[in-house]
Amino acid sequence: MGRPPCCDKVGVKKGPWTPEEDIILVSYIQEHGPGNWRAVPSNTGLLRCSKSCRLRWTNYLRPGIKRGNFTDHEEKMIIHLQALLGNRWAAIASYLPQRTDNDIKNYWNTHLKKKLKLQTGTEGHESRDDDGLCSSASQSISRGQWERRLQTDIHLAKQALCEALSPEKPSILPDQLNPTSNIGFMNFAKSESQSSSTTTYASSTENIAKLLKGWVRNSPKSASSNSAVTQQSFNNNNFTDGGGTESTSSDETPSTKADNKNNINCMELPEAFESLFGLESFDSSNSELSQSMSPDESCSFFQDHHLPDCKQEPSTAQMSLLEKWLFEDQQVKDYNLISDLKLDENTHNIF
DNA sequence: AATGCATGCAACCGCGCTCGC
DNA sequence: GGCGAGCGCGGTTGCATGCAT
Repeated sequence: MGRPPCCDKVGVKKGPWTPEEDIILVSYIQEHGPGNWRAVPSNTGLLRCSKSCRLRWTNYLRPGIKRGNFTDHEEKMIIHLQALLGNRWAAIASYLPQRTDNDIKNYWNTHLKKKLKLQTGTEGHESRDDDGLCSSASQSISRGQWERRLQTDIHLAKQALCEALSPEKPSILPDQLNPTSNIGFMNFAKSESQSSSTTTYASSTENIAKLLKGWVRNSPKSASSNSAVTQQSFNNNNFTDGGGTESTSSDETPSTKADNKNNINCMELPEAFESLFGLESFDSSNSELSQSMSPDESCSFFQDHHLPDCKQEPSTAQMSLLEKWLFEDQQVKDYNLISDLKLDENTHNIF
């Protein structure tokens, strides 16, 4: 026989994660690093399957995730990367290291699909949505037209990337695209929350951070005692917040989904991961994270996020890909579609 | 104010690939 | 080489929330 049996399906808990479960999982990963997911439920006592633990970590708990609204540039990148790569969300996410594939997928399905539908009508992009890049047999547009559109898309994507990477553009936060910079998704969430819709993602993560902070400060016993306690502190802190008067973001209002879901308290921000991950601040860069991890850990950490080459310094790898893509464009002009596709194949090798 | 509908997100499910025995 | 478990990914679903009536 091969490996020991997977986690039992019997008695496996499903549904939303509780703050207590999050704490247990994060604490465990802090200690052991991500990976070996099969051992996580048994070692932590979590009544979750390994898959669920991995998903929770990669999509929600891991540091460096930027939550909240997608910027225009991210949006453009997603649109054009989707045009290039199809529904390979993990591959697309590798260009947006602060976003999870699930996040991007959700955003695509909920926002961009509709947006593109409105902009382009029901054909074109839409058929690509469902079938990916190459299965366009049923498309009404000719291949030539399609290629021309793709060229335009690529050009626009590169333009967007150029703008995004340009340091002179004050409107673009450097850490929105530069994985080497401070992640600062808390700050991002704050700034983003000023725009129209709320950022329940950010809210959730922030609050988990807060909860974790409380967890670290208090004994695990007290923190995990019961949900009534967390609810109590949640309420208390919301009152002290003055009903969201100066709460750092609009998403800290008690009405947000995640808050309700997780009953997470609103203790002050965010050194939770600081203590958990040994970081100076949770806004610290990925490199700091790497420092706090062993090389293997950080490698697996970034491997976990589908970066093309974990042997490289991950952020460097990311930037070099983008830069390469951009810089080549300056030499190879727009007509050179094939080289772009080749570059994509070479650099990603994801399929 | 109450109800129903639409939306968005977190999580689950199933499949395919990889790896260990 | 075959078998089975682990892992990763994409698709889908369930549910909470927001909005319109």
